[in-house]
Amino acid sequence: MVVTRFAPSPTGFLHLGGARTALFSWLWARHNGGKFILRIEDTDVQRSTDASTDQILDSLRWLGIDWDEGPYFQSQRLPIYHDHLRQLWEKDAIYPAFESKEELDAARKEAEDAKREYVYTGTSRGLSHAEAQRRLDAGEPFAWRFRTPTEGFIEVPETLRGDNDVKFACSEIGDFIINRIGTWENPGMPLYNFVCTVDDALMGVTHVIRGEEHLNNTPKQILFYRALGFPLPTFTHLPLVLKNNKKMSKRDADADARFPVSVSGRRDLGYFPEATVNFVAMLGWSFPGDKELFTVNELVDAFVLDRLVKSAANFDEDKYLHHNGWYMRNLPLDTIVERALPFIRAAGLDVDSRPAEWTRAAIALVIERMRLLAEIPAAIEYLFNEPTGYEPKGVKKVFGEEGVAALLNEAAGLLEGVSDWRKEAIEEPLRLHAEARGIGLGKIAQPIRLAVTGRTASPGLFEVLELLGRDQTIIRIRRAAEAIPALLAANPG
RNA sequence: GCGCCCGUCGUCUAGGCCGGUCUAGGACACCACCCUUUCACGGUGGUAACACGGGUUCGAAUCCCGUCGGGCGUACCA
Repeated sequence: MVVTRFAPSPTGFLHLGGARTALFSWLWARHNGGKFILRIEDTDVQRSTDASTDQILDSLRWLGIDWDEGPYFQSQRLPIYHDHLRQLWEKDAIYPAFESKEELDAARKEAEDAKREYVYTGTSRGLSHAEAQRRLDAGEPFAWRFRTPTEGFIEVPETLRGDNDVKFACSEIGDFIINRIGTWENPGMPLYNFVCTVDDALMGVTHVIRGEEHLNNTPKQILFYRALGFPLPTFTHLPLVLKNNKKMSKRDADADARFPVSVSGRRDLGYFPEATVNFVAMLGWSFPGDKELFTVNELVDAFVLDRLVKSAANFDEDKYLHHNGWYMRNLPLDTIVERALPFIRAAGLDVDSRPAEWTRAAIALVIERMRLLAEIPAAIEYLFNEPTGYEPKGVKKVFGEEGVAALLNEAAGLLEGVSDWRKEAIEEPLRLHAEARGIGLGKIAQPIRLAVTGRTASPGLFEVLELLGRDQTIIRIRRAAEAIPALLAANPG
């Protein structure tokens, strides 16, 4: 059975790159009818928070990514790790290093200054097992290190890069550290490479799918797999998600309010989970042919690891927006209405005093012009409130036409005579009037549009008027006609 | 610096393993036109790419080498 996992560290929100990693792991499990595990990598107690865990879980649920097991918390699995560490010590695969942090920092700095790569060269490796154990028993602080072979290479079998193309020299890996400093009685918290390996192995993970930034960690993990006698999973390293050619990182925070890097930030702007999943899946994965719009179920069907791309992908905001706009137009209207309501209320529009059918029609009217839910309130605002002003460029261009005020009053008079207030019945007299005067419909429609909405652009005018109601329509038209001389005086030429 | 990864239109990508069918296809963005009461949607068309240099070959985007460029890593973070 295929078993995958997503293993975030709870040190912030779930960002879009992480969401993609989670999605691909989840898709692979679902595609194969396998199991998807959620594991929280909270061994760094300094940085981990419960709030972060909650937010990550929330974001995953919002995206529709569910898990079959977990969430497991590594901070609760310490005995397991220490047990395996003791096994490794008995086999002498690891050894305790007694150097202090200060000594190590100095050694690293020295290597840096000499422009060499830092590799641990402490003397603890040479201690006899018995001698080391004596110091352990005496309570000396130490950290475990891996007894890495001094020569040879570690090959990293990799889905996208081949079985033996990626390899690391042991001499450059060195005797890396396994856990934070501690004592025999009070062992220090183990570090990422170790807990990750132990958990993946113990949880039966068959496919490790993670970001490419972990490629360098993999040889160390392979060393653990071997020492512990665990079979190797299949490793797949996803190309990075870039933003402006830099790795998209949660450490960048949501710097630009329009383009949050967090999943929750996108949700709050009115991006859809459907669009997010679809768009993010196209970053580094493709389907043969030209298909780019996928439902989650289609993704589950189509997703295979060998269609993954090797090169990093830049996050294109325009395309994301476009996808979102597509879902805006193609998701069921009731879904959109339901999701739009909170945004409309938050904008202070009194939507709840309106009939549900009216609201539905109002939203339907603007939907194909919208790309984000957050854009909706501004797009329907004039249906609730009279315009507080008129677009300056419209005042100049539309209200500036000869005889517009008179035309508006004529239109108002015509509309007063419309008994059946439906868009067809509204359109007819206006269209006839335009013909009679020998002018295009636009010559009448544009001034009315500006008078009624305050803007030069809106959905179909007659639909807008229908929703607005006859009284409001006529009041606004007459009011505008009256205001035109003053408006033009204030905005000459 | 060192290690690792990557390199097709501005961006996401197809094609590359199995060289000719690629005068390099699609999508987003952009431009023009059509539709039209405005905006948008939709439709049609257009601009635009195989990083560079060698090699192998009758023939290379596709295979090999080098160069250059970009990214990631280089923690008692994950």
